[in-house]
Amino acid sequence: MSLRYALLALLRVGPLSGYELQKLFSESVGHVWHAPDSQIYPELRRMETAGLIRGEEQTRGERGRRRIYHATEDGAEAFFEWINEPMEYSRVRDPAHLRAAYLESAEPEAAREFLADHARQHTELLDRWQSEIDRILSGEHPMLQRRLLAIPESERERAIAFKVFAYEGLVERAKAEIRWAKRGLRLLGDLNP
Amino acid sequence: MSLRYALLALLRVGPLSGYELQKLFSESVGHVWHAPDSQIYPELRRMETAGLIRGEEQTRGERGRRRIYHATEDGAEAFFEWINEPMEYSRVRDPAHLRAAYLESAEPEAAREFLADHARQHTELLDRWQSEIDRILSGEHPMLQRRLLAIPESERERAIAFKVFAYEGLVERAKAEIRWAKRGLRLLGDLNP
DNA sequence: CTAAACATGTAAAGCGTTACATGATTCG
DNA sequence: CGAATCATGTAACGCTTTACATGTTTAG
Repeated sequence: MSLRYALLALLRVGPLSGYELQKLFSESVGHVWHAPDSQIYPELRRMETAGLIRGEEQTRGERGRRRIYHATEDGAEAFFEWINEPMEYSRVRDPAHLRAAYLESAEPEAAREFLADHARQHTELLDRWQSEIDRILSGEHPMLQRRLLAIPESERERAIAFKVFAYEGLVERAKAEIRWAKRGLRLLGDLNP
Repeated sequence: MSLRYALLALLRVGPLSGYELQKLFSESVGHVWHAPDSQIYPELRRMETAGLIRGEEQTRGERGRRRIYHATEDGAEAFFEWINEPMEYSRVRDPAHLRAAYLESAEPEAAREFLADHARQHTELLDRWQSEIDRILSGEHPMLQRRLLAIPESERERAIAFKVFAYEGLVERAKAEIRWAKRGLRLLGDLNP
């Protein structure tokens, strides 16, 4: 259900075609909630059926067509309901730490690979999120820029502060994962001399 | 697919009935990978069909029955393949941080609730994981005790060190989430005087 | 003219969630 | 004899992944 609200979050700022939405998605909310286009297009159709958005068919050239979506009143309302309602936390289900719990049974080389890979993965994520923060602070973030134009100037600083705060949480978590994986590599070295 | 290997991890230590498995599951691997019994029983059947485990029907009293499962050679092999193979990391999909990214649009009271709840959730997880570490170190952990009896003494210290290490990663992550949520609460206070 | 970008989907399979469903045995 | 524990599932629904599928337009 989160995809729906992630899409509404973009659409509330202004109308977009499915394609534009999908592009903007992957370089904004997509850093927090991945979705491939094969999931976005059908979801847009379902949202339209549900009355949250409305799409208008446009022609492009001779035979080309595209659908421009905008959020309806119901859609805006649904977004605010979602953002204000208490979160439902799902149960723990963590593949990496499940593996880690049985690392003693792995071959040392495989264990080393696992931990090095874990550090690598989270370093990549860290870089992505860190550069999002940089783009937000430098005013280069395309989606945020559009959003800021839609709200009164007095609220802009607040909006920026919250965005940065959200990404900082991810950055801190990634750092914790990297520290942990590196400590694991040292542990491995100590236990397999 | 992880559930399958979590179950094999328990079964490789010795035979267990579905019920025993489910109980031990919830107080060991279940801290890292949640699964309800309605998922465990059918999965055991599928694993049996796949030849990874074998079940023997027992009677209990007059009409009672239960099925005792043990891992087959194929099952043990599948477990080792899994633990030694490179992890596939799934794409980011983080409901809490998605919400956080749009917290500026929430009512201040709802934002405060969200962050307080986030801290609460992760404090609960932290306590669970921390007490798992305590149980591992004090030798009270039932599943680990069984496992330790199945391996040579020389490897026991190593097995304990890895188990603790796995849970420490979760503990550190939970601490990072709590710090973040609390910083968010301070931020909220500053922005909504 | 050809590659890149624009544009939009369908289908099948797997995994997980939630709710429902039922009964036996043992302990106090 | 009643409650707790033992014991095992089914059914329906929804989300995600992956693979497949197809065509148009524009810029160089």
